[in-house]
Amino acid sequence: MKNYEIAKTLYNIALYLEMEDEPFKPRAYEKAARSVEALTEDVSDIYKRGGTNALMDIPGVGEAISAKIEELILTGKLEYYEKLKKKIPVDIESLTSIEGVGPKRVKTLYKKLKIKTVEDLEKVAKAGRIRKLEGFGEKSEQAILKGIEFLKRSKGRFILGYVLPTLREIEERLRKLPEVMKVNIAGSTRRMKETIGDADFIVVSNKPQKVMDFFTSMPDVVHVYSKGSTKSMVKLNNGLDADIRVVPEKSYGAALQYFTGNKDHNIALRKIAIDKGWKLSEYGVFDRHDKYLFGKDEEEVYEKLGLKWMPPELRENTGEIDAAKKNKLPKLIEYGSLKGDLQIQTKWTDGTNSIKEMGEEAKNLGLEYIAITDHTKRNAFVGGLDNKKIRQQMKEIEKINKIINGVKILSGSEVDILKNGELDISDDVLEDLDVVGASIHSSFNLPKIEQTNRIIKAMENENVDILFHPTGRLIQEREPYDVNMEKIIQTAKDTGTRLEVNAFPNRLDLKDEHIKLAVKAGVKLVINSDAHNKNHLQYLELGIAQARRGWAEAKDVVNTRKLNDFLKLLK
DNA sequence: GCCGTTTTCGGCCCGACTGTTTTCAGTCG
Repeated sequence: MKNYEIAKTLYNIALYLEMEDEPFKPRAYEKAARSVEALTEDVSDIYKRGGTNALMDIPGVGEAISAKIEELILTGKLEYYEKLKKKIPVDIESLTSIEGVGPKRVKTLYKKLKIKTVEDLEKVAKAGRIRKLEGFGEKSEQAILKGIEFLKRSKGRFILGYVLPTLREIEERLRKLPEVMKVNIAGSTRRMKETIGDADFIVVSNKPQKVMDFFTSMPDVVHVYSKGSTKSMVKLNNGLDADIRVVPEKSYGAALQYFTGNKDHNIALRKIAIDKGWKLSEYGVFDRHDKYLFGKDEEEVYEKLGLKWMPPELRENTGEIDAAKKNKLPKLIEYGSLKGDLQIQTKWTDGTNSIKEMGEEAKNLGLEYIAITDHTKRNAFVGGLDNKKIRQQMKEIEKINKIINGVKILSGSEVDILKNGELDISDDVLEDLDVVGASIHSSFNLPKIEQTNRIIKAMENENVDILFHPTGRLIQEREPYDVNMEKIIQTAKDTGTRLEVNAFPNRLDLKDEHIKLAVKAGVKLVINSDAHNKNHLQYLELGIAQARRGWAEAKDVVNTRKLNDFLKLLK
């Protein structure tokens, strides 16, 4: 049993307990689920190594939950969970993923209207039967329908950061096959788009059939749609569809180019080929007599067409072809070039690791500095820090800096922007912090002008260094706040406030197109992981990817600077 | 059901917002 399956079960138990109005327990199960989800080691390996005692070392897992995990690992089932499900047999996970629908409403909907699935709910809502329920009304009914629509729209696409590790693992497995000479992930994965629809692997091999056999019989494959001599399509156990193509070596570059896309970029490229009297396909570039000209290397394909090769992140047909023609492509910020991470949560609020643990992990990853930015008091839900606690934490950080080498820990805060644009921490405290990020956690639905002015007011506070997750969007979960981004960017320019590129897989906020606007305006960016766990620090890569998709260069991103240069910048 | 810089038992889970209601339940962060 995989970690995410165990975590899912624990999350669902929390939802069921919430339904029953159980106090405290839901939080406990949620916390355990989060910990399990964040582990890099397989829970079943931990169990094999040290039994339930070892399981109890997982934060938030005690006697009762460790026994439940044990049962899950040993039997693949959990009696306790089955009993809960029997009582209210609904697709609780899908139903509660509809915005505005929580466990209590799921219970009411089941009891009154026998609703078990999202489909049931949609039917009943469309028939106008929700509004008649006690506690619901016309607006709730509309909100539910809107929520279902949103859910459907995002269906079928996967958040890149969550599936990338699996895809890379498959790529590595293919690379290790003796029959495989070359392999690359193509498609939107290669372009590092925030969500992907499916995965494409491009392979060069002299024994394609063997590669097909291997690919279609991998343990992660749950369904084989088709299996041919050079092309196969499967469904993976994470729900993602994956295709593989074996191409001749002389077509590898052209195939990689073709399958990387995007579509519009490819069309533009083919037009260029046609203008030269050629034809571009996934097999190469051909002359008017269908004679193969070239196509072995991707770089060659671009250059023979009169274009500089460009990183896949740029290939969206949004000006990159013109820039490549004129040799004016941006020198994109490089992967691995960040020296610091300026948004990190710890055990002091909703993170799961200590300040020191986060520091050590950052050092392992080659970072020179991090800022600890726990939540502030308005976010009481996560135990947000008040003025006094922040001062305490500053002292603690000072102490840790004395015993930790090779990485500098800065004191910071993710200070909450109140509804009126004021901050929930006093200026004299903010002044003493190294790094202050401000962000919104409430009143997401203010009218555009009000929301924009609220954020602008916070940015105008001279202690605020960074605007954290500027639009508040959660990919596939929540729309961004209604803000005037041009005004926010202008204010960033005027006040010298940096805009964050939050690298968390389902945030990526700012997103690529806004990054492009900000870069153009000369606004400085910061790429942060928003880590709530030491394993999250690796998400920085996704933030860099998003910045690259927004044409950002190293000079646009302040945390590419070495510690001393960065500190000077803050003063 | 978990956990211990204040504790091995008793805290933890507060506050805003929305939509439904005339005082509150459900959801969300």
